[in-house]
Amino acid sequence: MPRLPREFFDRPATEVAPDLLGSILWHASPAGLVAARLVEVEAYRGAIDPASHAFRGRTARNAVMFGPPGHAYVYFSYGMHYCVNLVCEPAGRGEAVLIRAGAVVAGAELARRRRYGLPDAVADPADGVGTADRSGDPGSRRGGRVRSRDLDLARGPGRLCQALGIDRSLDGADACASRCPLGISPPGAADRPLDAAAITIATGPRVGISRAADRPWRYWLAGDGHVSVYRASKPRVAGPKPVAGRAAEDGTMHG
DNA sequence: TGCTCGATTACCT
DNA sequence: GGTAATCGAGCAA
Repeated sequence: MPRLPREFFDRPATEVAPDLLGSILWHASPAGLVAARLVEVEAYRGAIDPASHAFRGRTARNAVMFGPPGHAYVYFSYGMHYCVNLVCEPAGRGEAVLIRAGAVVAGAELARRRRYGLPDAVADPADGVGTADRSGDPGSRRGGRVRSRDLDLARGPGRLCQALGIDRSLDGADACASRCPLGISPPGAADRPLDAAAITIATGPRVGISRAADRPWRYWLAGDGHVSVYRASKPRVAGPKPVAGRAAEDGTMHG
């Protein structure tokens, strides 16, 4: 698989982000390969972006963000999820693009096992492989919506990392290095060729942040069902609730 | 040393 | 449409 060159990432995150849409992020783990075509990303711009993890300077957690471009910055969120970024700009800038959602284009079965723990994930390899998968009901929880569950495989940053098997052990992985198990390839490398003229890139405010929420640094493929749902930052409810004057609650938009 | 809250998700009403 | 789950980074004291 060809990889995007390091120079691709040696630009402002706001330039890299839209160009990443349609490219293929993949992880070749011992368990197998899972690849996703990126449909939604967000740019975070380091020292000039209050919403960025790098805004307050370099720490042990975000050190990778201040390293060379093309490396993966993986962080642990809400005590249970991982999110993956790709570092942009030359070392020292702290810019990165958060990968928010993708469409699984290879290794879907492994991705399903990671996300939903299908029966064949725990079945003894000794007995027939495949039968459990075939007979198992992937959508049993709510009455069998298999199609929507496949749409959910990598919809959202935490889900995408789970589907691809990305965790902190990949923090700092060099996606541009030929032997790295984590890689990113240009559009059409694994999927069908992408007609650049046929895609429409939409932009809007980033999801779930409270600071710099006005900057339209979220990019997604318009109309793609694999894009996550927009949610504004949860307003802080501290003590007595405000008596009057509700803040504007615009920003309701859906991908 | 303790506390708050988050670049989230799944499940409930 | 609301909220529990869950933990560590960052900040206050």
